[in-house]
Amino acid sequence: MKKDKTNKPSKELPLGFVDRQEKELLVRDFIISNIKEVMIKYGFQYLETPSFEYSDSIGKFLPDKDRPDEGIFSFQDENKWLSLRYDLTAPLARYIAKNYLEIPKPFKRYQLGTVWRNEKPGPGRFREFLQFDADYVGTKSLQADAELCVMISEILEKCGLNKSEYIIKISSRKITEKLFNNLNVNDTQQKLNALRALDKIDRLGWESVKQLLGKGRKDKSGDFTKGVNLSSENIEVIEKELKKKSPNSEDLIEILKIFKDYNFSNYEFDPSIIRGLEYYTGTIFEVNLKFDVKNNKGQVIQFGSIGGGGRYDNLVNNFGNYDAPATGISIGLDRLVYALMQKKEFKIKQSKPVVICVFNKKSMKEYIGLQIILREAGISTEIYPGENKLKKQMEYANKIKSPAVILYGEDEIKSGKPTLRNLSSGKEKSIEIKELINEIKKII
RNA sequence: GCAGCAGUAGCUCAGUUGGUUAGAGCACUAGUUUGUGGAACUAGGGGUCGGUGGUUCGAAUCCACCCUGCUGUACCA
Repeated sequence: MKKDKTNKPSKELPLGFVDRQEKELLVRDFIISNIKEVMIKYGFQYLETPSFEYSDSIGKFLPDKDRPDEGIFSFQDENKWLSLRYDLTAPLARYIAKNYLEIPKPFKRYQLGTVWRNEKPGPGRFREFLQFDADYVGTKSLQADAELCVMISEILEKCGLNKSEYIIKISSRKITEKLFNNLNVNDTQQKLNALRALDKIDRLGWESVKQLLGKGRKDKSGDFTKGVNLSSENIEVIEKELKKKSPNSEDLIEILKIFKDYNFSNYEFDPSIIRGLEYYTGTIFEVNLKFDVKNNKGQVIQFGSIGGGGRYDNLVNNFGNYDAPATGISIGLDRLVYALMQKKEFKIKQSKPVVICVFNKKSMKEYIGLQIILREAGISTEIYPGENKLKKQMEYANKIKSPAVILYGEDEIKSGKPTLRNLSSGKEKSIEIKELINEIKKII
């Protein structure tokens, strides 16, 4: 099969990149078609921006100075740095800033696009993946924030999830902001680290997070993570505040009221959700799946959220003088596909071709004639690509999961009655060409 | 990045205290059936045992470093 390995190109993929096969892509297409349907219903415009942007458009202008250029794929082109986009929000901010005068205000757009991140891949997390974004730009109305949650929930349910299988968690940055002010935690770095620690409550639980807020924590593998060094009194106050079951911040009270008007209840106020982004200014939400996700060895893995978002009122402003408050949501589609494929048996209809077997090249005209008739009737059909013996042709048809095979040899051609073999039952029938379409439709 | 575990055929794995030409199942190829797939039987191809260096008469097996994968953790715009 393979002999000389020297100087052969590598068949391996770069770290964090994967081939995606039909089974997965069909589920993805199914999700995408649901997304588009809902987006049209909600009145969002479809937008596409390029994969590459100037690095400073998506990097340096971010207010998140904590990570300047790390984690993105970049290269230099004629003295300018270009980067592959790492999300769809930064390019949107750039787009708004560039086209501000022409676009309607507020501007509602959705986008589907591949994004790239130069970081360590994890279960269901790759360095190249498809993201879905929907954003409202140019409005401070909390109706927008609320509607995004309702909308994403509608998408998930269209995809086959029921209310017990997912939850939208919602909170506001204003809660933690106020909390830290009251506690006199003003050091930006300390605040940021504290937020990051709090973001892990879901995964690690309160005890571990309290360790992180205090002196630090050792994980299961024995690795030690440095703590934030808050006093135990402050940690108690934080825990008490973030365990509250109902919000006391005005923006959330309003949003919850809107939820009620929408008759939307599959959410949960959870002051412990943080979302890593430094650019969020108000509402934050997260989409979580409530069932176990397993890897290919059957182990339950820490899957985390499949997406989230929130209000970022200052991002567009970074590009110039336009004041464009915004709110948006992002979903990692490949992660959703990964989870969904385990949860539901997706019976996605993809009709495999009926195979017309080749007995003799001289009869090609007859085979093609049949093929045209069937294809015109909308039946996926192919003439066996090659001239192998019938056995090979049958094996091929079986392998590609073809529903049926048509045998149209010399005898059949003479009598004008091809033989139709049903590949799941193994039964054969000799039928008139005009009956062929109906018979095949019965099988498919 | 840090930590733990792992890497033997396309896949899943076995390989005893270092010892001849490294094995199995599935998959693949050919045949039993030159007009019949999914079952069975027969035969066959395919491995520098993740890589490099070292210890040794001898390494898949021991040591070092590196690479890759998994899991946790960190970061995640």
